[in-house]
Amino acid sequence: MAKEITGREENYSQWYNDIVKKAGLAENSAVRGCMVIKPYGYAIWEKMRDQLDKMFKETGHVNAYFPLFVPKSLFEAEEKNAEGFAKECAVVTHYRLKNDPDQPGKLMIDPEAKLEEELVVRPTSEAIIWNTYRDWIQSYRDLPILINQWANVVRWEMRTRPFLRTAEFLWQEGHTAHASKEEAIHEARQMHDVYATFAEDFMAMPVIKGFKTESERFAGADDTFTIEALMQDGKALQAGTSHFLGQNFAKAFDVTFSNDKNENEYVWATSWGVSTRLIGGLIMTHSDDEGLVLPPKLAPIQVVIVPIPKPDEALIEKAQEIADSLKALGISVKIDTDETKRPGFKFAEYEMKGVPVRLGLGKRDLENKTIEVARRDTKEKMSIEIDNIVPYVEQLLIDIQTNLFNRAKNYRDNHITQVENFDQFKDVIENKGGFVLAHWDGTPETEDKIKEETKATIRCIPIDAPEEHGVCVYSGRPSNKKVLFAKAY
RNA sequence: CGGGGCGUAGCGCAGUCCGGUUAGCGCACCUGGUUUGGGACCAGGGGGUCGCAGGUUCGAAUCCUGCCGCCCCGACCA
Repeated sequence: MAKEITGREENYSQWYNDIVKKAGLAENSAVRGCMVIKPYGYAIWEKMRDQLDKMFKETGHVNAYFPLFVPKSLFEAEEKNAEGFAKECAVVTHYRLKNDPDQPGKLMIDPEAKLEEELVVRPTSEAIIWNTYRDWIQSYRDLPILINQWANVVRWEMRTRPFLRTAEFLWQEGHTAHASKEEAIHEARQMHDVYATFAEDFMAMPVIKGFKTESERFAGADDTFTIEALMQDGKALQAGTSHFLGQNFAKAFDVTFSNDKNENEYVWATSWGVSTRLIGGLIMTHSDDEGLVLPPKLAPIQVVIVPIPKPDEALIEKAQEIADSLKALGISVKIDTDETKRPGFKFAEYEMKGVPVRLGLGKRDLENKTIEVARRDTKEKMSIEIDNIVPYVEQLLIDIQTNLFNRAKNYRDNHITQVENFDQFKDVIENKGGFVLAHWDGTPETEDKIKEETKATIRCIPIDAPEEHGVCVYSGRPSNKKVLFAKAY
């Protein structure tokens, strides 16, 4: 029994915090709103990062690194972008401290060391990057530029939650430059697809692909593509966005190129990002009241072998043999050789940490030539012939990955509700939760009103939303497609 | 920034209203022993400027004043 995790029914928010803490993913730090990502949590991020990085490279991108600081004058160049982020910027104003003459042992900001120009700690890097691209781009032959960076950014949010919203977070941001609008849109959509594939195939987290409405769009974008996932409490999570930036940044930073007719044109841009927020999504998609549940493809430890009742030479030897065979197939295995903890404790511990497969190997097993297999997703246990264990586990990991996706997708699909009027709308948002598909008249005013009255926002206009004539659930005005609403993180 | 709550051992808390021996409990930790197929048990032990600074008092974790920090709920947001 997981005696330390708050149940989801009892307090979902507390459940989430308990998992983050008890599974050893992260903890609060001395800095308001900033978390310490612990080794196990960071290992998950590394798995995500490695896979995404591979996918970016397969689509022709390269990595680079730009500065953490953005001079205020550059930051404010693209007005909408600046305005959108202004309220949450950390700003560096001085570059030196000195001893405080009034308080021995204390430091104070040295007023002599005020910066000529304040530096904004990047909340996103379009400004510094496009200021750089101006110097890199002269001709259409310099295009496209397909760069990604792995970085930290800072957004001084008022309320923070581990992984879901922290003042500093880790992410990747792709920033591409193109000679044509079509090519830039194609790029933005391609990365949108990459994110969806990553979410579904690796995180086993089903997502809905769509466009953001104007009011939900990235500040400075002409179009924002999003992937939206559904969490177990019925709230939506924006899991990744890809933006078509038009020529907004090229105009703000005067980035032009000569086309093949020797005419000067502004460069077309995209940017796209996913962050450590994905870990929050991963937790809330699969985990249960016993702890974290990880999809095998992202689990730092895929298989743990627990010697029962405690490690001895014969058990370790057999465990090592199995581990070696599994490792040869690219499966990550840990043998728990800790002699100070009993098996029951270890079982609970690995369940808490979401290890997909646990093998219990005891003396009785050695005699019977069997081994106990426990899968984390269903909590089933079975006894398997030890000679067949390697192919069995190999297949089981695939099955668990599939099962997690199907389970999440079932839940998600059962929580997409089509409604025809506002009473239904409110009822579903209030009582059932999840996504609501409803007609919308296309105006920001209606969007605002609905948000005010229900807390639900338009998560996206689904990319595959069929044309169907109807009337807006709120205003009664005509609409030609249904859009996706939900309360969101 | 509004509304609530809280700072006492690494963690979680009691004690504070109504001041008074040596500040206590659970978990964790250390030592020894017995255990061991789902979070073992017994015995012993170590660990505290009671958030900080003043004040009242013979005496302050407890009362007063000021400050600092954190958490939760809202507005803002990936």
